[in-house]
Amino acid sequence: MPEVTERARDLVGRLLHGHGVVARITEVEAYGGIEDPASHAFVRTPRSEIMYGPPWRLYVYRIHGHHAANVVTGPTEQAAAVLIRAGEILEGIEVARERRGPVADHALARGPGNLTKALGITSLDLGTDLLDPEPVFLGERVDRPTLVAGPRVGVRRNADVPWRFWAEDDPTVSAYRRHPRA
DNA sequence: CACTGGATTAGCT
DNA sequence: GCTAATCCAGTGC
Repeated sequence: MPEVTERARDLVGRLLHGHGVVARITEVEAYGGIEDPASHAFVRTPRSEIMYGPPWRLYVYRIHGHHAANVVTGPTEQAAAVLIRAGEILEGIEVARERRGPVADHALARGPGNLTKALGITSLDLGTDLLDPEPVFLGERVDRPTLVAGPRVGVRRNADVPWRFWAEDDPTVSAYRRHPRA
């Protein structure tokens, strides 16, 4: 297993701060950069350039009108990253509710697009150093849940690689959907 | 410049 | 389970 899967597993149970809201990360996916056809960094382009740089920086991309947040994990030139797919809101829940509109609390940050919306993360946060106390940064570990692994959601290539990791029986984890053409 | 295809989501059957 | 909305990065000409 590549190092990025270890980084991914380590992120579950840690805090992610986003513009006044704090979430406990409950679901992530590992992307293996230059070795992983499912990764945006499989091809080096202006968009994926950030992932070739130093670790612990934020990679934000837009998809279907939503934002998705990733932690660049390194090593440099490997272009590995971890997609943050879901979390449980622990602080700033009123702000999160306002950003998300009428949904159940356990669904406020369920799914990558919903999580960035609840945490106010946009392309403006691209490149943020996640170890500094900026508007977006990684906090401490608050628990060590039992982890479950499975295939990544919605990817067409490498669709069977089990690099999605989530906290067992956690209601904030998103549903699995296989790519229609995988 | 035109075309393709998503690391998605909500809403409907 | 299925589909539309949606919009931009990447690609090729």
